[in-house]
Amino acid sequence: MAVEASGKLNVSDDEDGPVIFKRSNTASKKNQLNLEVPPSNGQNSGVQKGKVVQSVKASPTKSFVGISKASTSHVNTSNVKSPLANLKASSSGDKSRPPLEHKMLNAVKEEKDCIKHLSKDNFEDSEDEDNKPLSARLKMNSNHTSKATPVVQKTSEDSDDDDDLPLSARLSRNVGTSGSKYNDSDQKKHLSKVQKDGSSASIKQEKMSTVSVKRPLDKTNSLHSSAKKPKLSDPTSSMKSKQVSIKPEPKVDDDDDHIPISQRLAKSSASGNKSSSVKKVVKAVKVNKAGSASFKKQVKNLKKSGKNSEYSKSTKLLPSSGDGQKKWTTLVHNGVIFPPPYQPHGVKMLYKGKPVDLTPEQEEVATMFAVMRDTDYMQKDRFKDNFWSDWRKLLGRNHVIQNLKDCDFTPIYDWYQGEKEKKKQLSSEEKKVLKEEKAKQEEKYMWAIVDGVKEKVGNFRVEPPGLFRGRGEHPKMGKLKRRIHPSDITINIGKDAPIPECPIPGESWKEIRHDNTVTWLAFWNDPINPKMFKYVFLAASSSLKGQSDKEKYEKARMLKDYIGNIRAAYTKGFTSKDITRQQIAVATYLIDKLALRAGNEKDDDEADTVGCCTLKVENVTAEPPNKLKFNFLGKDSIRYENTVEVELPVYNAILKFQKEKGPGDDLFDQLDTSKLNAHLKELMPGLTAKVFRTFNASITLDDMLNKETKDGDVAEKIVVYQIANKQVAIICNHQRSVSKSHSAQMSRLTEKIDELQDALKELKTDLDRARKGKPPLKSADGKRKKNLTPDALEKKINQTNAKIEKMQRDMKTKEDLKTVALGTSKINYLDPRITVAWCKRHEVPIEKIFNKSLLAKFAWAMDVDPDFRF
DNA sequence: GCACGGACTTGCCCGAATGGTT
DNA sequence: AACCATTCGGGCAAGTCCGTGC
Repeated sequence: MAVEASGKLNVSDDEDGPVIFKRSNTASKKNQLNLEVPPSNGQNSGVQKGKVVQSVKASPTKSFVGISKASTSHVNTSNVKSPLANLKASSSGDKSRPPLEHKMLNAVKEEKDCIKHLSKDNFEDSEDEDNKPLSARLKMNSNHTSKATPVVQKTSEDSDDDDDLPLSARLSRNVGTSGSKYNDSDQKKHLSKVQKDGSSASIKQEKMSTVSVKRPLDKTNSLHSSAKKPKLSDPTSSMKSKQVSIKPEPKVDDDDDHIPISQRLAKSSASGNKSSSVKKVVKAVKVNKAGSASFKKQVKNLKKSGKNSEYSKSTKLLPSSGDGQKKWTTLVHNGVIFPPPYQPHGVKMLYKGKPVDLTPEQEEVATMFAVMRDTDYMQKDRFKDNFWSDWRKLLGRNHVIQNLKDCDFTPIYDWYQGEKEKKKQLSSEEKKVLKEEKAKQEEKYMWAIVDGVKEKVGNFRVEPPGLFRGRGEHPKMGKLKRRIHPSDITINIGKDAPIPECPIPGESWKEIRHDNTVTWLAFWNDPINPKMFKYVFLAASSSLKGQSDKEKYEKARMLKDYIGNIRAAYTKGFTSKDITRQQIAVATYLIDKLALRAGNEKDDDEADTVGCCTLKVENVTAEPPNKLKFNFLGKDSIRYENTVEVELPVYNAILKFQKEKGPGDDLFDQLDTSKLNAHLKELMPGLTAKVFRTFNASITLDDMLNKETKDGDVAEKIVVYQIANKQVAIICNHQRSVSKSHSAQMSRLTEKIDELQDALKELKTDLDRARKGKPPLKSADGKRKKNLTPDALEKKINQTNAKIEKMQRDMKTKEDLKTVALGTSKINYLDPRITVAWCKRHEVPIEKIFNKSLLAKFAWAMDVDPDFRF
């Protein structure tokens, strides 16, 4: 954590005032984020423009419990940075606050573009609507909403807002309404199927885990959401208000750029802007309840501040907005650290039973192979073949070793195991020393100074050589990933910054660049696939990353305003006579409904996996009357297996796309991701396929949290969160392999339950006897038991029962989650503001949900208004 | 409009650290 | 304190999507 503060921080909460951060030495550790004191970066002497401020990503860790009333008091997390930095000056000793590059999400601009687009589009009705772009028909549909609900009528309960919900969420809302085909139990059934199938032992090997329902099926008509009026004409909709707020001037947001967050929050909500997010974060503004006069003064001051001011902002452009916009102004860092050179061990492997002499280079590669003995890769011929072919190049044609089959790496393997064991046996003192030594060596590489702010670097360690471990059936698995040298590495750094010293004497960097349109600090070509690059980026906790994260979620939120129309549009496309259009419609439907990935084309030298656009005929099986069974390997060769009920037109369209094709042919032969995304961009500015995943994940969380959270204790609320989290993970097909010890753990639990049940029986017998005034029987081990009263025995029985029930619940949860990975969605798909706001509303300490690194990563979200909804 | 280079996000796994239990 | 399960966080592979140039 990039916090340089020797004291602990305390979040203090004035009665109804702002939350401010105070230093407190007595603050109990419990509610404090453990703020580390990073060793000062001795490299700062070359700081450009002189100012260095610690980027404090750590969120205030005071739980929201104490500040949840703070619907009016917003903790500006970014504020946190500066006060902290101010508490103790950073290494430069300068307490001033640097400009933080807070580009604004130019959603507004984009929306403006979109409006332009929509209005210039041709919306006239024609005989054949299929000839119109979906975007055009979209508008039309929304103006004739009844047309867009061909399948099932919406019930009166369906509110306009339904469009904002994921299909799955809307399902439950429809439960019990007439015409609802699927009910809650269906949903549960689907979910439980996941669990059941997931228990198959082959999961790990085959990645065959079955995720039955990514998004529980809902009534088909919910897709249409036809009742929803186009937001464009809805005066109360946020979109409308956003549009209204769009001014022709390019600097739409300037007015409140410098307004403290709390003020702007109030402002934005007053203006009907749904977004409580802050476009620009002003650091170190102590939010106080000062009157508007002083507030205005503050704003004025901020506005006055020029380019060099600590409040000045850098570019506001979105990364996606094209022509090389600036990501930073000054950038200082120390380059990358290399793995240590190879230390030959001299242990001789055997060839045809005889020891073989190897050069250090040959031995190094042999060792890489030897130590992989216990992995699944050793069962794969491709791995061994690739290894052999690369190793043989090192050995040379005339080497005594002529084939891999006769190689015995056991001596090296044993040596390695011994080394591992030695390391394990080190005393904790010794381990600590080693760790500190390593940290000391790495310290200088851990930080970069971006526009005067000290930020953590993500992956400053150059990847060591090794054997390539591709996932799934990767054609290149086992190939030698050669060592990377300074001459492979391009460094990106500020023009005025000192060029990092090359850490390997006598060698030098490949190239030095000063490109401030990109965020990488260094890159090298991937030795396995030289067309690809390996980048060194800033850590997730950095402002740069935080900013784009926020933009991602803002874009997904924007989709909420468009989703109704988009669904109406693709529904129309299902029956289009234009095959491309029809395929686009069906693909968009699948991406929306099932949260599928886009599915880019892949090279032959990659594992054979697919996404939506690259689905093969064989990946989808039609099951009459209207079910589709999906079965394919997706990203990371994780199997996606799901049978879903779809709208009949979709079902028929799929049948049509499959007609006269072989199993390996493309289902969507007219489609690729660029066409699909180009189309999506017509519907909403910046819209791409992956936005649907973010949208669906976040809206599901938001909806489930808000529906399911009941009054109760914190533990119960956390369970609600975990259930929602799990639901999202299932939707996104985030899987994990079953832990090796899973079955052992389960049987241990079963054993314990059995023991408890035996004890229960005994207690019941004793109770019977006690009621009859008889003493208890001797226990199984022959010991005499205390003579308890019936009341005491009853109490014990109840306790035991409760214990058994809890253990059974735990077991079930464990089994349920054994193949579900919750982390991925938390890190990548769930808008943290949903979580933070929910925590504030329900007095759940945020630390119960976000760990230290998530708190740092989501620092930008911590000040969200408790009323925030996705 | 397409191929390709390039930049960035997403995703699973595994070893280390942490935390709970006996 | 030893043991075991869980969580954390790094590692790096594998995606998405953009821009460019032909």
